[in-house]
Amino acid sequence: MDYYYVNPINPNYGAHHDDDDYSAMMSMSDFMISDFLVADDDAYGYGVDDHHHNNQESGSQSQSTNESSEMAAFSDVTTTNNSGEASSINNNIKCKNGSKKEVNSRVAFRTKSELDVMDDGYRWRKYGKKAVKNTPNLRNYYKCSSEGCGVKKRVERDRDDSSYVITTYEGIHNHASPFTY
DNA sequence: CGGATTTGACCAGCGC
DNA sequence: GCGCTGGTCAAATCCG
Repeated sequence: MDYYYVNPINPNYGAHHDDDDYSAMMSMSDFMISDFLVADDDAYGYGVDDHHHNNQESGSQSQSTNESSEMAAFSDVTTTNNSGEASSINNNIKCKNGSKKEVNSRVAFRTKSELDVMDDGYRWRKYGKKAVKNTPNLRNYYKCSSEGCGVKKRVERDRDDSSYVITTYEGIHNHASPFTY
């Protein structure tokens, strides 16, 4: 599965839509998003060989860290737009509509970091770990530890560049971040 | 002692 | 139907 580079500009950076975890994520993370990556609905398709990382660490580095992140946004939603930017971004790109099961919203990004876990402002409880095929690395499963909030995320290292961490968020927080910026 | 993590078992979906 | 694979559960364990 290929990633599609997209305009790195996020017009709504830091905006606070209530039910939009996309913007929530943007606002809670310090680092700059340097590149978006958009995959169509097979989020796990990078078993297919490809050159999915042209690591152009474009000049926009974070001010405090040297992390660079790429963002893959894939909302499997067909028509159920889950509000706002994420879906609109997808509309701009390739959006293989339909067919797959509908997931509320799924956003992934790839971050150059030595830490497996990054503090994104929410509290996560780890509930599983799995070795996935075609990857020497393990995938970790986290759930938002807030009651009634079923947001999940997975964290795994890039298959062939283990200095990158791929974080996939799934779902929408029904509460504010414990830390409000 | 309470909450988080670990880890193997279990389950569901899919392809053959 | 079976086996493979990814995702989740939950009991045991860890750790503050």
